[in-house]
Amino acid sequence: MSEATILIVEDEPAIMDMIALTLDHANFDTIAAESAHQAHVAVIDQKPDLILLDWMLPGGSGIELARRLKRDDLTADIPIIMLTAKTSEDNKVQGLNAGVDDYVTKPFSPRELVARIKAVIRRSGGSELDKPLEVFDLRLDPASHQVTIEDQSVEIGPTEFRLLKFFMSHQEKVFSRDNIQDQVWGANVYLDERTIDVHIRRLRQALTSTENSGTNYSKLIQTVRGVGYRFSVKPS
Amino acid sequence: MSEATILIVEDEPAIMDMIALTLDHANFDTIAAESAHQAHVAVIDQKPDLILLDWMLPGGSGIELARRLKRDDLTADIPIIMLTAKTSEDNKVQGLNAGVDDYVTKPFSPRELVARIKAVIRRSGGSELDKPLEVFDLRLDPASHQVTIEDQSVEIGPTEFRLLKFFMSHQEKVFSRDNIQDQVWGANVYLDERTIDVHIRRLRQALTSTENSGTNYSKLIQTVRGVGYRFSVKPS
DNA sequence: CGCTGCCTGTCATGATTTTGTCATATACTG
DNA sequence: CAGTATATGACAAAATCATGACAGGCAGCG
Repeated sequence: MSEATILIVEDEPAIMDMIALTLDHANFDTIAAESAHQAHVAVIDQKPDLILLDWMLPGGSGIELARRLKRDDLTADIPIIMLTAKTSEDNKVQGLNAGVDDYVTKPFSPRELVARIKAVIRRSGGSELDKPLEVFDLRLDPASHQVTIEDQSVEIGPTEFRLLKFFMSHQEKVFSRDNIQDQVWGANVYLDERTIDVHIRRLRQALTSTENSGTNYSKLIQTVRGVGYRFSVKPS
Repeated sequence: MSEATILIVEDEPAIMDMIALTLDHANFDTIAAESAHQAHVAVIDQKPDLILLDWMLPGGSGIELARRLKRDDLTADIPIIMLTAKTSEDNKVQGLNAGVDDYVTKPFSPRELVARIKAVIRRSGGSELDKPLEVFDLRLDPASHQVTIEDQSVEIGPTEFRLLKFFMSHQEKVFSRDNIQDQVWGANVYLDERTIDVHIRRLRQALTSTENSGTNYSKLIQTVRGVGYRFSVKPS
């Protein structure tokens, strides 16, 4: 299995090829994008684990893209490594403000690139993504792939697990069914809209099932009429 | 309300009909164009939200049109989906270079087409206009799609939500009923004028309903006799 | 292989909410 | 006080959602 999927955003074909080859050799999957726009599409479509972003994109939109991605909840936790020709401190400051995770200055050795990528992935992926999510006594642990309420294990299917995980890591925000579909099932999967409803129901059912004392956790999943669903701690 | 307006550029009547029917069924408005020229006119005239463009147009290529639209600032951010018979990678590369947003290769299922359209629209519309709006202790948060008064959630229907959002982002200004209709319901929707009154009432009711201390937020929505309504912080 | 049980996506149906319109009451203007 | 303009309550149609049932896919197992 590949280590991870890396999106490379680079307009210069020669450099692109070089990087792609390097990463390929290091057992990463790569996606290529030549412009900020293409990159944005690829991010949403394929959810790379990391983005290698050239600072100097035509139209100067590299930093713009980074900022946009970091501002959006759905893409904020994808680490970004900037490729830059300049060593100027100015750039670094600007970049860090945009939420970039690391820098590689050209020219760089393949070895350095791979090392930095691994480091960033270790840093972000290792700690963040597998951290257990908790809301009151509801607990979802990605590592053990288990959901518990008051330490009582909850029966839950794979899809409902992913759904709950998505909700718990994006609380207090509405999502349209289309959105949920993209995030939980993946893009280019075509589902009937009502199917989402059914899975919501199954999830609610699972959260209710445990004969727990008092609190009904299914209330955390609120339906927003005409829009979609929301996971919220506040009572509606 | 329709999801969005789609311009279909396709010279084959049979395919055109099929697509139009499909989109119609999915609650999109459609505009038809049989040639690149017609299409260009339609784009400027009616500002569609998305363009479905056939690769193979008689006498002039669809790709030419795509390139032209993407080059012009005024039309550059209208997403384009190409319809193509070939699966060849060549085309995709050429298309992406022209700034096309996605591809659908014939033959395609109606469901796939709709899904891709929605995906593209979602992607492009993702600009951050989602900052919460606040007036005193009245708060409207587009992200969570919630209205609160003193942190107490307010029961409010979808239309009243849109109405309030409109008012809160256009304070201290009178709007005629026609204006409000265009902004909240969308143009080319016919409503009885009195219907606006009813929704205003419902909104006021919602803002009053919470048994809150003192301030009555329904007073923010003021009637301007003979003209329309105004959202104003200043007491009238 | 064939059987069994679980997971999934889809459908049909009934419940609930939302919405546009009317008819009537009330408020404002000159 | 007459003449409009707006507010309000009621209502039926339409939109949207929850739910139960069901069939195909798939893995595990005898």
